[in-house]
Amino acid sequence: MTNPTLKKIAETLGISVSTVSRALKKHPDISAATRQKVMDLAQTLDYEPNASAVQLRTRNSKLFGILVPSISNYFYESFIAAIEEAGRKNGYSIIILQSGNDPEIEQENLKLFRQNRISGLFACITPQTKDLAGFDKLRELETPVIFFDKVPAGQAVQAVCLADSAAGEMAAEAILHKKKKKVLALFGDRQLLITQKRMQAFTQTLTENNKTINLQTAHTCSSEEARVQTNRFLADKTNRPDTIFCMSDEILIGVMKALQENSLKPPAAIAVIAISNGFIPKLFSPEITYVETSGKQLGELAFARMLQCMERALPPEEIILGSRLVEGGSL
Amino acid sequence: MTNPTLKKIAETLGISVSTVSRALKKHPDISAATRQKVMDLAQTLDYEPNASAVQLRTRNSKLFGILVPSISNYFYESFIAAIEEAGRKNGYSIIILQSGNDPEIEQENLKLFRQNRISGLFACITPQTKDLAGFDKLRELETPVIFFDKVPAGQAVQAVCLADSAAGEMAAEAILHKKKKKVLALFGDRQLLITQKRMQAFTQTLTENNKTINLQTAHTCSSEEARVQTNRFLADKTNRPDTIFCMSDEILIGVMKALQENSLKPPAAIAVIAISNGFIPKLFSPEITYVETSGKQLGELAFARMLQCMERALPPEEIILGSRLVEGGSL
DNA sequence: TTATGGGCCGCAAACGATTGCGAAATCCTT
DNA sequence: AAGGATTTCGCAATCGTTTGCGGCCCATAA
Repeated sequence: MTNPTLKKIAETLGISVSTVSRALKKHPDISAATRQKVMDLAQTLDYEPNASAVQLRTRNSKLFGILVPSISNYFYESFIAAIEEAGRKNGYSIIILQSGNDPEIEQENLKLFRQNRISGLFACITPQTKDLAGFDKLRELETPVIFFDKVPAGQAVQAVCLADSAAGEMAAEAILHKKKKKVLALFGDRQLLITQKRMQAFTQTLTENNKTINLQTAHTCSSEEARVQTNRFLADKTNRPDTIFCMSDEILIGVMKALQENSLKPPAAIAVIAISNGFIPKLFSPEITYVETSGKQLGELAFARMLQCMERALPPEEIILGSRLVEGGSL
Repeated sequence: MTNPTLKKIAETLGISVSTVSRALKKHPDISAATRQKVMDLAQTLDYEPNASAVQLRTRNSKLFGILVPSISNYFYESFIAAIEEAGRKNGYSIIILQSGNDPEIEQENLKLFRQNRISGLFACITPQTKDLAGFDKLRELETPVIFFDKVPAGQAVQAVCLADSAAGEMAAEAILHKKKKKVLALFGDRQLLITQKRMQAFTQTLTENNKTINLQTAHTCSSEEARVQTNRFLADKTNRPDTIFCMSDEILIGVMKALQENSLKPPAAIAVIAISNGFIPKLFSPEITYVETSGKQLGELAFARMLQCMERALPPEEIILGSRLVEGGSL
């Protein structure tokens, strides 16, 4: 069996293809009687237009591309889920490709996107991405590119990202508000812009406003490392922290494991606060207090921006998504 | 700017479109000189074939569809990631649509898949999906449909799923081995085949081999429900369980929250065992003992099966992915 | 010289849908 | 009744690519 086509409908009804096409989209030229006949037959044949033929003719693929390092990540997932949902409501389908943080695969993927003539791209670049030529090529073809999360530094592009500085600041303020004294702050890879921003804002806010605070910091690149570091700091009886700040979910995971190993339950035994998108913090009881960085919201923001860009060319702009404090009870 | 086409290349080179087409795919009819000229120009113009035109002509979209309830789920993520990776290596792109467990949206999505003339579909149905007509329609059009994870019960379809019975059995055996006496077993939606299988195997293995075991069961459809139920059972001082079995990650999350609320730490205070893909169990200390169900492996299996189905029609078969016990220390 | 046969390339149809334009049929107007 | 307006529909081109078939040219063989 093969898919029904306009021609098939036209032939069995003894009318022309163009009439069928117009009838199906309720063109006023077509009489109600003919339209009804056509729509009935289309219904019983389960006719679905061939998207390729439509795209070829209309030059509109109704397809969005999403490029992420990896799908297996709660943050990207929720971003993708938001785009998919908004897209579906607007008649768009989503093609997702993952780069695995490999610039070469990234290039391959960009080619695939171009082959599919996507109407727009949401892209999160790899840390090694220096050359934006592949992206520029898309933009030349009037395909809007919205960068998100990890965006090229110092380039005139459309971008939506999280309020890294504001989030760090907000977490520090929450700690100050609770009058904590000994703070252990754990950060990720110091190479990443996101780390630098969060750390700078956090430490500055914390120490500037209160000279009596004792702040210790460490960098960890994995959950396991965070666990080990936490254990190390907890073992120091003389200067044991009363609060731990986690820059990311990854770190939070390690910290929580260490706390469980030491049978320390927040908030009584020790306070915990993180920057997170909210999934991990809600796995514990009490739930961990966190400054929200919502993949879902970022997705919605990116999608709205995309629609705007498709209407008319917009000047390059980096939009920052504000964050908020979600009180969980661990602080 | 618009994308370069075969015609554009042909015109600037003063040759015909067909020659260009053949040159680009190294057809032996074309001389080396011409081929080189064409490929050079294609290179500098950054020519990428229009996938729609190709698919229209060849009737092969090189597109796979994935239908899942939600992308935001560690299990589906890893499944999707596996498919995407294997797909890319074979020249396929992936369209992902989520049903949100809503049969209506599921139908909508199937239409979108048909419009895009996908070459194959990986589908995880909603619990309420009774009518497979939408899927059958695809199969009539010679589009293989591989069901995974949640598959329609008692239908002659291609399916890959987790060793549900074996996993349930394995968990029960682990519990028996530890000589536990009072077991609380929490299962998901009883409509689902996956629930039925796991429950059947689990309860049978547990009670058949040991008459002295006290087994209580409950069905919960969300983490929150699992948390509430667990609290209820824990409150019963006279018949308090010494072991909790969680059929899924979703349930495990709720259970762990309840245990934390009651300050019960495994394995001393209470034992816990789950069926999981491994992410959630590793968040706790001690790590939760679980019977592994790997989304990645299932994805690889499904993909291999898809390739087979595309070569030649295969008789309906349900392929089962084996599982193994991962000792975490909570049992 | 005349077949024969490659080598190399172009013509044209086809895939399925959209759409400007024109034409036939019907209706209204005066 | 005749001209014009309206309704309703079909023709044909087009999007970009693929591919069967046939044609031209030159070389080799008889």
